[in-house]
Amino acid sequence: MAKVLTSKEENYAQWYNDLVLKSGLAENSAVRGCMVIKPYGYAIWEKMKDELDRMFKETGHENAYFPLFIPKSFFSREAQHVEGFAKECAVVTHYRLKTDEENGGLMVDPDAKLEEELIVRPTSETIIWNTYKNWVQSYRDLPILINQWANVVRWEMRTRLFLRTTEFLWQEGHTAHATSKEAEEETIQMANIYAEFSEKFLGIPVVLGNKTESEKFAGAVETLTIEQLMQDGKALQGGTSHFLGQNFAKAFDVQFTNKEGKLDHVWATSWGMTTRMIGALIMAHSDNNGLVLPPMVAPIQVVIVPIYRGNDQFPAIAEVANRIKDQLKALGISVKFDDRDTQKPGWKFAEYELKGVPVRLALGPRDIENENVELARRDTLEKKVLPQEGIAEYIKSLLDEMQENIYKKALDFRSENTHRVDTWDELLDVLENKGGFALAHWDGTIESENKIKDTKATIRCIPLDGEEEDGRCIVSGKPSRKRVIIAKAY
RNA sequence: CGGGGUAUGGCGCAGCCCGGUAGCGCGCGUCGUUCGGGACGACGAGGUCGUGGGUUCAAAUCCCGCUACCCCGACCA
Repeated sequence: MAKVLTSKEENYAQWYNDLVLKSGLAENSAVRGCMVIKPYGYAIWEKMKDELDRMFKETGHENAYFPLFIPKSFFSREAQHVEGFAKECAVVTHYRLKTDEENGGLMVDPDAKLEEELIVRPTSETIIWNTYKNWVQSYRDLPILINQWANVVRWEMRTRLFLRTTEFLWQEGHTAHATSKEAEEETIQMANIYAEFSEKFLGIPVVLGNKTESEKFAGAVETLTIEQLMQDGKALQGGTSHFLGQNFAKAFDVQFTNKEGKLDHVWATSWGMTTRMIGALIMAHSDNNGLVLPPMVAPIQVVIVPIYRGNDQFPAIAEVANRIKDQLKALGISVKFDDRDTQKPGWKFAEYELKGVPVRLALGPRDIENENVELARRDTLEKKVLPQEGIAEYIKSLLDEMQENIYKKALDFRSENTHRVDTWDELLDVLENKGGFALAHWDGTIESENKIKDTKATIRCIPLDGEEEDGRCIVSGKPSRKRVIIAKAY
């Protein structure tokens, strides 16, 4: 097969980039750091979006939409928050252009300067809490359980398709509660939803845990994260859920009268997941032939490729293909019959492998004669010839099996690449030679954490389900009760 | 913002040192043969060589300026 991708072994970053471009997910645009998400990439996003949206609604959330622009003054209300985002904001200063009489073309009209600059949202806590202020008077107005699907802009120094773009798509949930306990439960519930979504839907195992003080969201009391391991041994933060305490309620003066008739500030959470998950999907499962998509996220689950010479062979093949297609559709499976005569079968095989279509059926004169069909599965690249009879039911259970197999493979990979380390030298050995997650004891101090950061790796999280044990911090030697995950990250 | 690099048909590149007819692969179009793992042949279309200036009889090539993009660091979902 002609080589269109750089291999993972040769250059992982290049492989990733080639794959995104060649499989038609996205490409760079004329705007620095901003990508064009192409139809195939967007179809994957829509699948993710539909599933998450369903999960949110099932847990009582509603969608709403807040403005793209946020007045600059809103940002300075919460001290931690402004510090976290100030360095990466796009700012609107004018509202009009005019013809440039001297140099031709257009210029910003200096007379159209805004009284107060508008920030293109990097996240919406501020505008939302400014709005919630008007919505909440009594405990009877709570909780507010809202999610928004939106684009946000963060002016990052360096960008990479899906993994870090200046503009990206995401959902952000913002909830308001009467009690701390309720808000904390919401924080955990949403983190669990992300974990379940990642594992069951995307087939990517996660470690759910707390961020350290220095890594948590700007303005949060506590940040929960799901950490995923990519095939090159680097970690990726897959989604975060924040307990915001009363920080934003205080900053935006959101108070309510509780059951006891006393005035109190509202308790808050926020949580988000982004188009970055498409990058995670690629880096968790794909191979040197292209994408490997878990069936649940695949826009096309089955493709049927006809093989024939001369137009007289085609009608009989098309008839069988359409019959199988209808049977699959009846079982809720998305299927495409690629009857284009402009591309050859070999070309199509390679193309659908590149696009990660889970199951490929080939139908040729031989199969028509024997009432068979050739089936190839993307995850293992196995091919076999099967009877046409009952093929749809076979594929339905095969798709389930593949979903499970892809997850299992990623889980095994993570197990093989998770190392318990008890000394500083062991940590360095993992970071420099092995990659993956290092499980190590840490004393909980910022000093030790900074020492770890000098290695370019960071504490990814303090796992929620980590077992209690006696240990000593690998930096300071002080006692510790729990291991944390240390890894280099995207 | 510090360090390095690149800019030539749609894409990837060569040509530049040593100035003199702009070339290759892929892709694209037409026709024919093909079609069970990215087919082959013939013919054809497509580039004011990033941009502004300078040197020269002559500049993709030499000199000066500018711009954009890419890679490596600091920042980050």
